[in-house]
Amino acid sequence: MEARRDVFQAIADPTRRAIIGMIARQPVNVNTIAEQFDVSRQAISLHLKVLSECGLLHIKQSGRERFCEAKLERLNEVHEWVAQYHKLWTGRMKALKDFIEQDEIPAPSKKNKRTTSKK
Amino acid sequence: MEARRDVFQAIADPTRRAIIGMIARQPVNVNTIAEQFDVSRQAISLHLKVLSECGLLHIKQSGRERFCEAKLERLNEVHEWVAQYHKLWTGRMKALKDFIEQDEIPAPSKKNKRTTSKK
DNA sequence: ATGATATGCAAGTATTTGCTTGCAAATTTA
DNA sequence: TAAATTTGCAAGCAAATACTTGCATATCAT
Repeated sequence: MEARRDVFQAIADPTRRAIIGMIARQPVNVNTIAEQFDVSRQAISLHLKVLSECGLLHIKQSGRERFCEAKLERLNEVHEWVAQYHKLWTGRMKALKDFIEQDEIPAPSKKNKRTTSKK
Repeated sequence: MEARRDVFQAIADPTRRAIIGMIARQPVNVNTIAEQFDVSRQAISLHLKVLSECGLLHIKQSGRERFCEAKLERLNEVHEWVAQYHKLWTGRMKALKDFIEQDEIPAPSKKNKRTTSKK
């Protein structure tokens, strides 16, 4: 039973990320997508289902074909999650973080490390 | 056998994302992390192992304790992957994308749809 | 109509996950 | 030194994944 089905889970699979890359700019039909990979058409179909279920893609039926259109806005959840940390590992925030973790005053005086350093 | 072990895979699990949130600003030892969750300490230990194996966290031994320190820079891979699409779903790029997909000239003249529109 | 094309659904399988419980090892503390 | 604390490792398990192959169903082109 498909339990979790969120965007993070969806993009965890490299094949699914590749699929998103394929349809990011314009809709592509199922078979065309499947032809790009070594796995069976069915396998791709399942990946499309996962992407579809978490809203990352939309399917537009056109006759007997189905065009998969990317819904990139859904990546916003990931974007925001990463962005909150991005501030921490870049720029001033990173300097502050390093300063705190270093647990040492970076003053131009002599070193004053704590005695916690093990062997 | 642990096959894939990349950052995308690592952050796919909500518990692991929560762990990252806990240690993002300062290192925390294993038991303290485990106490925050309903699962067993072992389960958390496994999550920490996954995070560690993909470089998202670093363990600093301190006596019998182990402090987990987040290595947020590793999220850069995710950040960049999402960023490339971020441009597409926001701002001018999005307008361009929509324009292309719409397959129609948005001129103030009369509609001029192609004949491809299926029923 | 017929055959070819584009897909979905179902069943079956091998792997991978996420957890648990039990036990061992290293480190502190009393 | 003995008891308590902090973890890791190993074995076992159920559920979720990622794939396959086979078959059924629309649609399109002849």
